Amino acid sequence: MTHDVKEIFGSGGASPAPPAPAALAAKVRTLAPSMTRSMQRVAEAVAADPAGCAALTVTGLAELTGTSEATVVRTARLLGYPGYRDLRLALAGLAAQQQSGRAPAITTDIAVDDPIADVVAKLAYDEQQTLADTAAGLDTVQLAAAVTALAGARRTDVYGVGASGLVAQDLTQKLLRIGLMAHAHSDPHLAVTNAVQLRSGDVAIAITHSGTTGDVIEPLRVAFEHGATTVAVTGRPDSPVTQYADHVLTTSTARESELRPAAMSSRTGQLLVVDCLFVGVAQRTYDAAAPALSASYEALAHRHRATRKGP
Amino acid sequence: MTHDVKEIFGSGGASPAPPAPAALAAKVRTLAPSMTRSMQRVAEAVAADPAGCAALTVTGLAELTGTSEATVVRTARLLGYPGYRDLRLALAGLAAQQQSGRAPAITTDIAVDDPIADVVAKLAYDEQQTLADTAAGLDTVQLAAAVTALAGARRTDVYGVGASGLVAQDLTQKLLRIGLMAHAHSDPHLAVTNAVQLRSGDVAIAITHSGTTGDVIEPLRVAFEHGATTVAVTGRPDSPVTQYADHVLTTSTARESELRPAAMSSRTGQLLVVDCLFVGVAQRTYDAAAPALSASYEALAHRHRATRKGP
DNA sequence: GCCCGGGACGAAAATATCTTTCATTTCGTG
DNA sequence: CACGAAATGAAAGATATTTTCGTCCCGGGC
Repeated sequence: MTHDVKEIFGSGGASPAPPAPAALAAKVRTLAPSMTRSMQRVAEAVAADPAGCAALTVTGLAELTGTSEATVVRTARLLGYPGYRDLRLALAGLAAQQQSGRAPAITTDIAVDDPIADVVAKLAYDEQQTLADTAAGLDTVQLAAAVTALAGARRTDVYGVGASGLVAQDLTQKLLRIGLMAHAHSDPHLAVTNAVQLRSGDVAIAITHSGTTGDVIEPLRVAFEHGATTVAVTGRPDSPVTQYADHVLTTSTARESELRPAAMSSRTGQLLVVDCLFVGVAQRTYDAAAPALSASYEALAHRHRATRKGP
Repeated sequence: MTHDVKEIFGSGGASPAPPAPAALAAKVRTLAPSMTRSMQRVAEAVAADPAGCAALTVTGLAELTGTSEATVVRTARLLGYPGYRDLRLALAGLAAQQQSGRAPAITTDIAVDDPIADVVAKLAYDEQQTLADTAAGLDTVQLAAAVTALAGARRTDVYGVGASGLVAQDLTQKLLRIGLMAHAHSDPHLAVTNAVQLRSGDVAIAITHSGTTGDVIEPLRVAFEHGATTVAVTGRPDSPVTQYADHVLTTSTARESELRPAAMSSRTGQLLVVDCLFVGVAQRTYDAAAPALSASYEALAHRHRATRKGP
């Protein structure tokens, strides 16, 4: 299977993704790193005060951010809207949602001297936010396509290193439980070696938050070139890894701080995606999956002691 | 120019009434009687399908209702907005609110025939719930004690098998990053073998949702009996594992269903606890942790490709 | 029955707003 | 230090919105 040259702008097809309603804040955070300085200023202003910005015209927002109309429009496009007009509409929607109780609550970063109770609250809140954002920003078409590919795969390889390696293993464990042939690779050499074996009908999944981890991109590229269906789970939909991905599943990340770097918090969103993949596949292959799930549960029963404490 | 349509009702002032956010439907009903035929058609269309109308331009809405642009604008004015543009913004807000209001319908279990979008929503919701419950139920005194023990530990062993094994590894990875001597064990034999080495001042952490996993209880018991400080992260605060735990950290679990067994969903709460432990320790050992975090980040930099996708 | 005033209504001009184009500037690179 | 590519903004071009103004319709008085 050949793949045509990707267009310079548009980052992998602009139109198929419909604009987001409440996923805007997430989208801003997701795409901000790939934005130019001026665009970031615009995106920032928009994320900081949706209601205020919704009241502004292109010119107004351009002046507020010290940029030009063209830049504002460009930012709107990057965020997935046809133009500023539509971004503005989405902004109004977001403002209304925030108004009606679904407050985004501007939590502060975790500080060194925060009491432990605050740490718990902030972490829980951040992770909830990540889940909500990831869910809102997930492209269900891509997800469905990935599920279909998985459900019919001869075998599935999952690549991930570091924290993402654990996510890869989580996915693998789950898929194995419902009878799929899945394997997680964290050794780059072995991963590439195995990727060569893949062919059409097989699936390769790369998990990397930054989308730039060479150790993960390489096996995915090999799998891609050997005709396997490739999936990328990444926080950066325009990162290198997506070059070799038939389907891109985007995760969202919470604000990062010194005590909680992005590489660590990305896990939450990735796991949600993994769960979605798993449940999706389990649905499609229900007749086979249900008994397999029960069987693996039964097999573990004897490893557990009586429920009650004490002798 | 001297008198506009607006004077029909009291409110003699110019425009003291700010546009309505969600009160739009009510306003339409209130003002409908005082409207002309064409205006009523416009108002009706707007009230019937806010989302649809928000997507239309003046001309579009005029055509849809079989009227003219001027009439549409007049209707917008009558409803209290400066012009159609603002009505449209309010419409978008209303649509967004209605959209989000429909959300709580996801309280049911995941069914085999749920569309993929519902699966995403339900999973995200469940996991958010788990986070909230876990955070609410976490005993901060126990947590603080565990953190203190970790921060001063000579070495730390973490036990977990299956899905919990990944959580154990996650914790280990994090602790290693800030300079602690931590090791995750998923092999029960090796775990026990190593547990024998522990003594007072060391920490052993067992992670098991059911609290009945013998392979994890056993090493914790050995560690406990050798004088190590022991911590249990479990969903069952009265389960056997807590017998040998100095500190018990309780996680909450979402409703389980056939497609989403407890053993799989417990992960979310466990990871929150793990993050809390990590951040807590990082706070206590900040002077050592901060440089260590930066260092591990730098060390990985060369493993990443250039951020931009391009060829 | 016919004429007249007053408001409803829409066509089109006028204006505001958004989008595109293109020349300039900026920045990284060899 | 020059080169080229990307970023940026000014202004032209395209749309959308608002205003203007004339027509049409309705009901009442002569």
